[in-house]
Amino acid sequence: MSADESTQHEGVWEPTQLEQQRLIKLQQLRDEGVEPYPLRAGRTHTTAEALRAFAEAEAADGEKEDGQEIELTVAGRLVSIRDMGKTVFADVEDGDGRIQLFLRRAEIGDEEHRRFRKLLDLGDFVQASGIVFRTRMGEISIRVHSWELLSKALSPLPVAKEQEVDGEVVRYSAFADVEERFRQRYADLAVNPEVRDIFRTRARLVSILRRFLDEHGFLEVETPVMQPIYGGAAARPFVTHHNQLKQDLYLRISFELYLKRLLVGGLERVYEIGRDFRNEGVDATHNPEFTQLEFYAAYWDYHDVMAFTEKMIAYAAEELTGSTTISYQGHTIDLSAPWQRITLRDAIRQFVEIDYEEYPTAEGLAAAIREARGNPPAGATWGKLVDHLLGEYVEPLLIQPTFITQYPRDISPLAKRLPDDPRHVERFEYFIGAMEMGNAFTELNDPLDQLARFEEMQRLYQEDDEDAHPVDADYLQAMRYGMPPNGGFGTGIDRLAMLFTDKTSIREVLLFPHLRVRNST
RNA sequence: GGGCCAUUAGCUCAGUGGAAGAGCAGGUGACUUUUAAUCACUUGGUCGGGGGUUCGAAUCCCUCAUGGCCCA
Repeated sequence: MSADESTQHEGVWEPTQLEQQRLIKLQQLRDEGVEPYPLRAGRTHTTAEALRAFAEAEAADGEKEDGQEIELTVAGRLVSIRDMGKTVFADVEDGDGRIQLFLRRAEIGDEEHRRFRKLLDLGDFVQASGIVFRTRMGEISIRVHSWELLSKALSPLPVAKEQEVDGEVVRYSAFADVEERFRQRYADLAVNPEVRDIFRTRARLVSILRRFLDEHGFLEVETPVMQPIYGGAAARPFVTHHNQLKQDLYLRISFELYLKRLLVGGLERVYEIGRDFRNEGVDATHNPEFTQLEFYAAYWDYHDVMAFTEKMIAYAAEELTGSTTISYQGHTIDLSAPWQRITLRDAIRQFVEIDYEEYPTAEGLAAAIREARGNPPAGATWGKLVDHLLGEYVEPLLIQPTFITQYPRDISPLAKRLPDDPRHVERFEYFIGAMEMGNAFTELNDPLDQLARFEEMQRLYQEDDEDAHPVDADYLQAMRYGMPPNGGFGTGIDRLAMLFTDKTSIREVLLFPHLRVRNST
């Protein structure tokens, strides 16, 4: 490497001592005519297929010593090398699992034997051809007669050593630094197999939900991520700008207003699975971008949505785990329908011993909270105080799946009022494992009432720009054409993924969670 | 936004005012089927950055950065 080339790496890569050693090996491989990054591989079997093929052949051959020989080629990452001298044992891992390679000097030749021992490192991708057999220790392995380097790893992976003891995998020095795991998720995935399983589970969850909705007559749609007016939730948006149109655009905070426009257009059941963006704090259950599932069904009310929700989540559990009973943070949670239903007012009366109906003003309710429990958030509206009581004192107790129903109108501008109680709307949120999982209403379809609510919200949040709801005139136009009565639903895919993978941090179920940019000073 | 805690070798960590360490990984060698292989020798450090106290700081103080947990 010339001096000029090395200066080009400045700030990008300054090889550590370990990396320099690997660079030397790389050069040596090239000097010996070995291409460290060949164009093509020649895998015939995954490791799992190799093990299965051998087990089947063994069963077919019975006790015969000279059964049929299975010749194959596997490929994967070198994750363990045990060098015994004339014999080398090495484990290769691929997407399916791992298998042991057995390399003897007498069988692969002096040169290849030396090359394997001296020029390969943990983390390199290799392929190996040979015959499957069982070692003296009883492990199904490949008696290698030839091997090839597929990709030289220049940086050492943060190695996690492991050992199987009585069927349990015991890990040693696993790559555990939370920040580094997320900053270098590729390394995390490479060395921590259970992390790969989290994302397989997440992908299956999404696929199962999609199938469930498809099978119930829902049409999957895609609506704008960049919106001229944001809405459908109380949250601050991210703002971007279209240069040519000289127009500010908002990244959506929900899909709601677009999906309901589709009901006006005659699409009776629609759903969308996609990314929402909220310009708010980052913590264990909040990431600035997160995945949401929303659906809307014409002629349903929130009772229909509740029945559908408990059926859908129980189905997802059954399909994912084979059971509607799951374990989350030490709790056994039964997701089978029907779930408990309790009104918000009753829940707060029961768990906080405050009947918020007795305190119709923000000042009065705040005083009652102060007397019963402690400090409520300063300057909160009445609706926000009710929300505070729910989040603070009720939510932590809702381990088993629970529908909390009938929310104050103040904090629900898109839901229909209860027929006999204009202060409350037909809305529910559902909770599992002490997490708020989703939100649903009998959707407001009266365009004049909707306009009044928008204006009411603007008055309520006049002094609080952060949660201001802009009036969406086009949405109101859509409603004026006539919107069928409908029930709508939104749920956080990330939180469902947390539930089904037994994680308490949203970052564990996001491949690349939001992290602060690291300051390199 | 506040409180507490953390940041030491590639990884996991010990070291709490007096000579920077261990295991694994890496290097050299030994070893005829091992499996955290083993054995011998060995390389590797801006102790997160900056400032201060002190004869002397990884250690005490201030500050900044990043992260974790809790609270708002």
